Amino acid sequence: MDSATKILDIAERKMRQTGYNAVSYRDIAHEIGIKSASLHYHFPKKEDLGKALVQRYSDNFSDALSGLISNNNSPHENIAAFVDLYRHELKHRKLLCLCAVLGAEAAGLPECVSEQVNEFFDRNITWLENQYENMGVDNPANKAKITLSLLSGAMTISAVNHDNSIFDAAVNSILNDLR
Amino acid sequence: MDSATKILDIAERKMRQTGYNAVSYRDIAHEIGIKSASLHYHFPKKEDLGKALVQRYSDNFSDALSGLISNNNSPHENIAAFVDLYRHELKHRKLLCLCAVLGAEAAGLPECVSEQVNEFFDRNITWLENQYENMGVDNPANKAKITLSLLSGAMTISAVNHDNSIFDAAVNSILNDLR
DNA sequence: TTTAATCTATCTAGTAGTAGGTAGATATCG
DNA sequence: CGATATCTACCTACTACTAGATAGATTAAA
Repeated sequence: MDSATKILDIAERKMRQTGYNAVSYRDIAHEIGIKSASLHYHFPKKEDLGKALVQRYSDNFSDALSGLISNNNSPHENIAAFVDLYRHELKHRKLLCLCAVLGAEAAGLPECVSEQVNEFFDRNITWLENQYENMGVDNPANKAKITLSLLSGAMTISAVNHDNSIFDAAVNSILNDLR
Repeated sequence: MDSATKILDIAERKMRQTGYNAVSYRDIAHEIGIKSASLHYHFPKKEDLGKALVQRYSDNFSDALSGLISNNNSPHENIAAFVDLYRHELKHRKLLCLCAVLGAEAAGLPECVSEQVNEFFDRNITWLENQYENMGVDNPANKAKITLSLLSGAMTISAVNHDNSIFDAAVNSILNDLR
């Protein structure tokens, strides 16, 4: 695997655990086994790394969402699969959504990073809105905002409190509401 | 106002904007007009400050919740007032919930701080659970977890995206659900 | 094909600045 | 006097970031 990818992988995992400011070039470099100066060859400034990180995360997520749609399943199934994307990361990797973490620090982030976080949420809301619209619920935009907020908030609180029941309650609420 | 209170006030505002790691003793001291070394007289280690901060925040919140109950209003009105506590801070002070922010960084926080964050959420859930129980909804514990998650998540996303409609959607969902 | 030039990715060694934290002197006040 | 609160002055460790060297791979020209 090339270094840029390794750097992004490690930075992503760390930032999803502790946030933007708690992650240093030194820590990342040490984990790879190179010097921190070498990281600057790939990402000159930390905000370059941050931006690339959120961009990759956001694009991967968009691809996954496009993939879901292309299966020609029902909106109901699509939303269930959407929820599963978040659930899998939390349960099997114990990782929060990168943008949920960075979002909490937003006012202290370089602008080029917080912009990307903003866009991530926009994309998610738009995708959800389409699903709800296809289901014929009224005010699909509202519904989309609520679903994403609930998922994101539950993930965070569930992690701090080491209590899966909080996330499960959120997931069940979203899924039950579809019927 | 005594220095300890000034320190806590400034630290709280800053951490609610940018998180734990982005806030430094130096910045706080500079804003007060004293030297950073003097902060260590009041809070020897940063984790002492962090712990005291969350403790005070949590206690103030608990007091507010007890105050709500003592008005002998309906559970419906109590929950509406609960939501208003969050709404007021976001709309008028543009500040997130301290614990929503710190919760996102939890894995990188000193343990004595994350423990306090955990307790804050527990207290909130317990209080909400009591209200829902008094309303006679079934599975009030579940309902409490969902309400808090939704509020917390919506607050965060709404702030990053500079879009009040996200928070409003969450609030309306919580309030409409009470009827 | 050999030679020269360029590119890639790393290194060593360093910068200035900031982090949290400490020791001990000093001022203020009941 | 004694307690409280602040100061000066400092420390060590770490921060992001830079300059310049180097080894190896790739490309282009003679």
